[in-house]
Amino acid sequence: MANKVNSIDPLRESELNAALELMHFAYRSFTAGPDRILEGRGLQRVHHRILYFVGRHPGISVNGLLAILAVSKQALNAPLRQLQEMRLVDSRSAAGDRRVRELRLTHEGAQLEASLSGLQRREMDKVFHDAGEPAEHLWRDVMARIAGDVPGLGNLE
Amino acid sequence: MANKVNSIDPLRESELNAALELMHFAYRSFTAGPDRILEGRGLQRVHHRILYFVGRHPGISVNGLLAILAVSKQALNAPLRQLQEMRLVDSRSAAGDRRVRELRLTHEGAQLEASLSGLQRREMDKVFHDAGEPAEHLWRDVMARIAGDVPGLGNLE
DNA sequence: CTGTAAAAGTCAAGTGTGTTGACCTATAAT
DNA sequence: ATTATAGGTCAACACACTTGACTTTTACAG
Repeated sequence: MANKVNSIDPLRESELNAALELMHFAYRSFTAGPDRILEGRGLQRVHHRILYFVGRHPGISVNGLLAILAVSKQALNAPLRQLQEMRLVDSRSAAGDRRVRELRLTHEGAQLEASLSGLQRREMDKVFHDAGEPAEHLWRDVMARIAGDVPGLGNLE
Repeated sequence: MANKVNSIDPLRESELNAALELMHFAYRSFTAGPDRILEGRGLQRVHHRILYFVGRHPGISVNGLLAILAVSKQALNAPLRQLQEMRLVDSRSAAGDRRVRELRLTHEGAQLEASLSGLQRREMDKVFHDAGEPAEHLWRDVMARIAGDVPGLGNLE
């Protein structure tokens, strides 16, 4: 009487389990490259996330960044300050409202960001090239469905 | 003279950036469900990973689990002990070599594992159903290429 | 002008998840 | 008997987070 609702085809379950594992291992492999570069600079994963989103949204406010990253203000504070001290991120008051800081990558920050995300872009480019154009398109579709509605993610297609 | 090697088509770069973000947000959304269930039991992400891999590989040794999870023995120790104390994981000496422990889920452990991974399987099942059969197949292909060679991942197709 | 609210920054304490190093027991293999 | 392997545990530490409390600066509405 235990299994009544969960009567899923065991073959289908194996296929879905493979999908769960792919999610886990692909993500792990995906972040391994940048992590090695960051380590050499004494930086961590947070710093890459900050650099990436500031790079993609120049002039973003601290609150805007907070919303995308979905972390607390205090969690962002220390690493963001560190990036500013290292002259990788620039912060200045907005013209219209001087309470909000507009965040931008410095030239050096943009270079580091390019080397971090560049690794990932080249890897994805190679994978998509090897897998073929339909694979790229459908992969994106599936991933967008998994991600669901995310604030800060440009709702593609 | 700075940009010489990295002369990538900016349009292509945007597409690849979208892929990087999808990786980030899809993974986040993917783990959010189980995390809520775990929280109710006072457990965390590690515990799900352990339950999952022990469930998929009944009788696995501690070293085998260590290799799949790619963490230190000490990092595994505490949460694994906790799962044993909660009677979710069973550990007994192997017949052939009494040094190695064979890990298995208890009935209750299997139930919890099913509720955690079941959430993810149902989500993936729905996404694949909505995206279509070719999407599922090609998604798997792309993810396997990203993951690369992983010890413990059944080299599918 | 004044009170309230919003944006940002900071300190403190606590938690979870990982690391290395050191050390122990039990068992197996030579 | 010695050495290697599988496992378990303690201590110290690092990092990424959390919540709570508080401050400063600026904007805005009465």
